[in-house]
Amino acid sequence: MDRGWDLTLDSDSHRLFSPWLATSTVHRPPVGFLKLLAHNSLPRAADAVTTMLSSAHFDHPTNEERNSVASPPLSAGDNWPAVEEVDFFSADSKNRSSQEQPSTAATVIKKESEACSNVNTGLRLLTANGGIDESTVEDGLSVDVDNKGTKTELAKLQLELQRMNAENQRLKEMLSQVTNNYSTLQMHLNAFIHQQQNLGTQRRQEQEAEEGKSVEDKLDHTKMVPRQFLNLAPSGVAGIDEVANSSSEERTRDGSKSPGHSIELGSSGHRADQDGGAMRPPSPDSETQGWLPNKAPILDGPKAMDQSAEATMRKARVSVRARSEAPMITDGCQWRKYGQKMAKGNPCPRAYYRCTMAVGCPVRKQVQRCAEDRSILITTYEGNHNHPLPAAAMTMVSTTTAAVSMLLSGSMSSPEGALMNQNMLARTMLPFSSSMATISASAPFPTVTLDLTHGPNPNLPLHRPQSHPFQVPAVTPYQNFTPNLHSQALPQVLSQALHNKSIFSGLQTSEDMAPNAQLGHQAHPLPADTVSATTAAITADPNFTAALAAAISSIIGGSSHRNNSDSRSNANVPTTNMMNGFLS
DNA sequence: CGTCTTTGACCGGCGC
DNA sequence: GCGCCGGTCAAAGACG
Repeated sequence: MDRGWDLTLDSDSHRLFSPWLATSTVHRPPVGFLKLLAHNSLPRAADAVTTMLSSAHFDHPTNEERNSVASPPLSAGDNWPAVEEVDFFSADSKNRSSQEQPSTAATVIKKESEACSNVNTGLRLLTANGGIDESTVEDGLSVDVDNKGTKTELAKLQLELQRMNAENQRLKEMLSQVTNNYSTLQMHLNAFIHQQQNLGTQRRQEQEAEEGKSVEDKLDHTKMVPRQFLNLAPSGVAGIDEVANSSSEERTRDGSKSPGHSIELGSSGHRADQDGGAMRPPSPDSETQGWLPNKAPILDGPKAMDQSAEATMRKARVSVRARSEAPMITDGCQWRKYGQKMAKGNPCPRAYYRCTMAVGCPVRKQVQRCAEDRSILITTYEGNHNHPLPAAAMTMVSTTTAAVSMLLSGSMSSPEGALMNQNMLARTMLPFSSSMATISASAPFPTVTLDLTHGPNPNLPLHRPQSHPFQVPAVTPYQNFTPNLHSQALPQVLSQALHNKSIFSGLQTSEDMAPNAQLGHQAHPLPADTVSATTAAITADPNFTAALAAAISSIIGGSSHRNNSDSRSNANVPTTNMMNGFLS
């Protein structure tokens, strides 16, 4: 769907910017196009957009033109771009006929989502930043008034202006509605996909159990049952490397680089170093399976693709930007420094830590001060813990699980799919501010960045009264399209956790902890206002954000190992297990 | 003496 | 092939 076009409306000059049409001034919106959108006629709307964008100036339309929905006035201009050039509507949507009968519910939802997305895009083009506001129209009208200069004409134009304002209002409402529908459909699609994946996984595990696993396997399998509820990665990546993860780490911790000394490694046959081993060339005798970028995975096609996706997700990172004078933020885990380097472009050294809470825990983190603002500490987590997380880090698991599942679910076999899901995460789990939470899908590994350096900015409406203070963010995706609501979402996330689990019992303190963050030690549900104020305060606390990041990191990494029926290894404690242990 | 930090060396990926 | 860079290793030193 993304054709690479970049089209924006400048709110000051009412100019349309695009790579191929840089400076065409839009003096008035094409009424026909608005009507087309009102009728949700996508192919016609695409043509109307073509009309609009290829006309440097929109002439005052006649009534016939305004009412002509079926045939946009495509007068032959010299500089017409080809329709294909401006057709940002997907071919799939454009060719869709009303008689088309999608074969599955998922197809229906997906197509509707795409259609809504297209309409949404078109509407936003026109309505965002005053694209069809009154001043825009007046700009266009003034020319005509000067030319004709009759009072009658002026009256007509004023009438028309009023009509257009009303139409504009109606379209804005439509935009809101379409946006809502789009978001809802996308959520439904995601839920549907997840449901299918979970069903498939469950069936597979049942099959394996029936095929006669060892008693040990079966015992572990039963432990995995509750885990299904929180499956985070696509089912296609199930059961491939949980064992390998632990064994590879044990291998390195033992100081023995020779593979195969571990039974798990030999039997699983996967070489999957979490600490970068996946990116290293194979040792001659350890290249049994396909984590290696320079070798084709020795796997079946679809599974190989899933493994590739998982290899990426394994390295998914969570980065936290927070203001702290302390050299390292306290996140509840124990770390040992194993290196320090000067990174290019930053006068501050980057420190490397690994988790020492459990033997062989593969989690690492990098700590570095921001070059631009040295009061900002950037902590980047990588990997997944093989041990229960402290409560401080685990408190957010329940609220982040659903959102991160979006990041990891869906068609991860394609980069587009991954990107889509990451965007979903950005819009659902982390919608509080585009400046506070970003998801980078850039190579080589996706990174979730929590930028909490802004703190409880009084300019941000963090304390706005909320009608649903404990709403789970994943069910309020529309906030993405209402920027003034973004700042509410983070308190909602945290409020949910507060409300459910009295989460701050395990929150650690340090010398740089915000004093008001101690409010969190209440064990009873807090009033909404108090929660908002508290959560606003603690989000600025680097300790909490670090714990949050650790939790997310754990989810992202741990999700890679879900559904593995071979649970002989105790590594990579499932998220659910951790929750059972720490959130009870 | 054990644990942790420091720091130079080493390794692999990547771009030229 | 070479150099740069990020990441890791491991010996040496510091500390309790």
